Amino acid sequence: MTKMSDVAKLAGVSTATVSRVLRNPETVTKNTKEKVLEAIEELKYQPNMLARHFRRSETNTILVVVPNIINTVFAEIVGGIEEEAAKNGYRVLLRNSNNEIDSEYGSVEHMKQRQVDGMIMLSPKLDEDTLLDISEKYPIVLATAHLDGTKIPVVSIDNVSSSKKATKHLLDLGHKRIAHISGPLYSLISKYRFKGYREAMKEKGIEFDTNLIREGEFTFESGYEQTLKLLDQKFPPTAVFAASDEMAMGVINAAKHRGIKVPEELAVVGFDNIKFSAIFDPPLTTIAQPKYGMGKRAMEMLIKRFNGESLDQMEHTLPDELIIRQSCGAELRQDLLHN
Amino acid sequence: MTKMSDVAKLAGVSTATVSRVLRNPETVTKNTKEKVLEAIEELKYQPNMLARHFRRSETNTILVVVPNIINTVFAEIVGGIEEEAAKNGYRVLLRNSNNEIDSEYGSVEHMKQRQVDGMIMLSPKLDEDTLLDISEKYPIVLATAHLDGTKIPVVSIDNVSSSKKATKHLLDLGHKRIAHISGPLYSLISKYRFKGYREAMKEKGIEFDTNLIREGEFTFESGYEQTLKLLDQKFPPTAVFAASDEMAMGVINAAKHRGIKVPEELAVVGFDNIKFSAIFDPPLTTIAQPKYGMGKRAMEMLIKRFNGESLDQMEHTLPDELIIRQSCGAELRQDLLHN
DNA sequence: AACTAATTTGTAATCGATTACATTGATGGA
DNA sequence: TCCATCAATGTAATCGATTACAAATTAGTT
Repeated sequence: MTKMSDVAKLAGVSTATVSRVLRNPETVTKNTKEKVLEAIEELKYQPNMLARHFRRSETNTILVVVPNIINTVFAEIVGGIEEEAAKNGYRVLLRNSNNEIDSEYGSVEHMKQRQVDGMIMLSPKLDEDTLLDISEKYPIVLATAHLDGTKIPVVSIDNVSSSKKATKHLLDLGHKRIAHISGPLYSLISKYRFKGYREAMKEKGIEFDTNLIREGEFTFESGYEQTLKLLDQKFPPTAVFAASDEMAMGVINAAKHRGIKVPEELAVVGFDNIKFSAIFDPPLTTIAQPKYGMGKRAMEMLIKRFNGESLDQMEHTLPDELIIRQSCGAELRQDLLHN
Repeated sequence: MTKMSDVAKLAGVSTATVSRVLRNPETVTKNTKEKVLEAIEELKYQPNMLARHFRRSETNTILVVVPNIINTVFAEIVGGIEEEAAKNGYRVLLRNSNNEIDSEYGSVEHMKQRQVDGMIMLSPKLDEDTLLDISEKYPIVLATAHLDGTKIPVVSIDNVSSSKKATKHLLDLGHKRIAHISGPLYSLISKYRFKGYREAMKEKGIEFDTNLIREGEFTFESGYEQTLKLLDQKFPPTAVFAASDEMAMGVINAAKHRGIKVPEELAVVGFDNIKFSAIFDPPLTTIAQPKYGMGKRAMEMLIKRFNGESLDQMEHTLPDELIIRQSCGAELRQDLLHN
């Protein structure tokens, strides 16, 4: 491995000058710069990054902590992060937390040891105080998390208003007995989506009915099981708003299993707009999160923190969109929608 | 940041001894070891990893190059890699190549500069000679690639025999006009899956019909479009074997679009067994790749290379499995299968 | 006890790029 | 011409852990 001193010798300058050519070219004469660049070319010199990282104690690497990379929502966000990171010369270290809080702590330690320059956590399980504490000392950005009026940089959609919108859509279609299958309620996201549902129902003057509420785990299986329970009740719902597309698929398959037609006999709305939602039968009506864009934005914010720029806002709320497809039965009720 | 010399001073020993306690505890007296550990505890000392990496010129990091992390197949493999890596103290750097060959070159450069200890490439686009060249000098493992009798460590299923099995399954169900929608044919995987199809057809004595062959891109959309073309022919197929589940979903939706019933009028078999295949309507009959296991195995092999252990075999062929669900219509033809 | 061999610990060089500070040289004004 | 100022370059310390080698200590043998 040729090193900087080899280049310096060949070019007839000091290592300091070589280093300057590489990092602050404007402080070097055009003439010497050329000599050095020629030497670099000739020797095919490439700087030893480990030495550089050590000396400058920075790594050009960020850590992304994901509950589970197999989940398409997270995979897409990671895709956005990766693209933006690569564009700016950063590398992405990936860590599956498996939803274990200890693993999240481990990742934080990793950053404290300065093995990475900063980190992005998706749907963290750590409590707000801990996160705030970390955020004060280290560059961290959260995504898919929602913390009211916090000092921690967060990228998210507005989970309350979006699920309110989804629920209202079902209300507009004439439904009154709308069930909600939430995510696990220890998660803030789940709570906010639940809240949006309740607000929409309340505004329409429909009394809250606990029989129509079920806690799922964002998974297909949980959506399936909870739906069977909902359908087995004396007064089953005519519509279901599920807090994730995967669960919505579970809802639909459970209905099919019971011989109930979607959307004719049961309208379904999901959340996330994952890729397979459009392919599913019937295609899912859902709230689209700009997953790729969220990843990109999170990385942009992190870079701003690296550069010491102040973040004009801490909460970056990206736009969501209600995508109307067939699972909600809107096509059957054009009359109701346009009044 | 407290450093090793601080610990040494407090414990009344030299930094060399502290270093030994950390890395070769067996060469140090029980007594001094305790002193040092106490000092470490007291100062809450954590070694500076950047310094260590620099000095030892190793990083405990591996690079995983993925064509696209959003693809569930790759995401699952990465999941397996990550788990095994974490278990062995390695970190995973993720890079999307976006299927661009230049990006793959860039990743190789990254390894050559020793910024990572080794790398795993999923479905590489680089040609075999280049890969062989790299493999001779650096620790690299390929996954989801298939190179006949090569010296490069590879983890894969047997794509030929598995698609032969899939095709035979359709033949056993009585089909003769079986179409194949392949992946892009520049990819070796696609070629092998195509080969398996041809072999099965040939063994059954069915003449090869180019009208039943279509080249797709592994995507839903390509499966959909190619199916429409297949169905528009004078003698459309009665069955389709698609080289990926996503394409198989495209096949089914295209059939539905044309009012053709699956599996009654068109039997479909896919490949990969992605998560959503089981949820799809009808659930896909498909070849299951042990995606998680492939990632795990790839990482195990890489670690063996790090440790200088010789790899007993270069090609690790993991078992695949034909998962029979509804899309192939096997249920309708129990009589044929069990004769 | 005397000596060798083996074990434990210490000293100091080392990895290679960066950068504070020193030096040299050039430019310009009086 | 002489001195002050500024730009360009060089010298050498530095980052912190590791490790080759040296020194010191202990154990083992006769």
